[in-house]
Amino acid sequence: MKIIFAGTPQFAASALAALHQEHQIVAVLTQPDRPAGRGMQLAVSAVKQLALQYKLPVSQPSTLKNEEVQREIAALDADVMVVAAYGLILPKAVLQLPRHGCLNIHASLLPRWRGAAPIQRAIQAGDAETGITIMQMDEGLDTGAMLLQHSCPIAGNETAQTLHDKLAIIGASSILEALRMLQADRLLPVRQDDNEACYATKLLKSEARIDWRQDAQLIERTVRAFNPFPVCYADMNGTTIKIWQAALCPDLRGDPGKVIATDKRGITVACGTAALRLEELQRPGGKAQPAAQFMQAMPVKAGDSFV
RNA sequence: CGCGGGGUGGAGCAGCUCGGUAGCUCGUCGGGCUCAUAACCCGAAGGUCAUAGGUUCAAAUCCUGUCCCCGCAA
Repeated sequence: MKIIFAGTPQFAASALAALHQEHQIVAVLTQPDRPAGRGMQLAVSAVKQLALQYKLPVSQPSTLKNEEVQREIAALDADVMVVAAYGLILPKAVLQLPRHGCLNIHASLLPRWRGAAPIQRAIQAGDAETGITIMQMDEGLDTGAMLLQHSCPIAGNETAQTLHDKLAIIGASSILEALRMLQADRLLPVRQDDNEACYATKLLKSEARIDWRQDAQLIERTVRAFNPFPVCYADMNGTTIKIWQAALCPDLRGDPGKVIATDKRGITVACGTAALRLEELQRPGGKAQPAAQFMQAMPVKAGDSFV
């Protein structure tokens, strides 16, 4: 089929790679290059990099709302548009352009976790499983009819990175499966039950600061949900320390933020309920490292406090 | 040219301000001690101080270029 692909980060690039094997990609839409990162270098999206590698035509409009862009898309005469973590709103006029409309690859089991950060929010909430939903896009935020779902268990040590990688693979195979069914006219749209819906709001930097008064289990899940971005952190002696990995110590307690004990396995810190053993940490200018090595560079002892 | 920190035995760091013998913790290897240990004691190996120049009697240390890593901000 003739496909227009729209997406931006790595998650979308995985899907593009799969689609490229079986279908004709007539255009790739991705967000404009923006200054980002250290030195504010112009950054090229993961999707654009892959599209260039495949020598596919790339278009980077800053909006899809003007008619000129819409005419260009119409001229492609595509059968379907596949959207994955694109980051731009598709107006109704665009949703209707391709023969079969626009399909979205969403990283959750809709209607649960509509929105921007479904992978991270599922981990943070302690969900036992999540998955991929292929849906027919409509004007709402991830509200369209569901066409296909595949679930994926969330492991106890799952991070946003590991879950992202798993879902990217499932998402890629799912969209291929959905397109095959579309061609065979075997897709059955299922309406979402709005009463079951919840929203995965964007991750805020301010959420990454650890609130030691919270339940240790919630903090531990947040540490995993925010790894590798934006990464949970706390301050000690005026130094900001990132927490990359922590383990729950259900039987310990103390004043929230206070270090209960230190040993080679980690730094044990009291939380609102129970305690957390910090196992992988990073200080400014340094790399993330196991607690034992971290403490050689920055001595931490029982009685010290995190803020 | 967004701001800033850093590259020193296998790992993590100190030393640099004020040039002059390469230091600490851990690991490794050998030996000792112990019922036992992520324990302790004794000893040993292991470093072109990122890289290329410059200044100097003398550079890890001061100056300049290059490469690489990281924090903030976006």
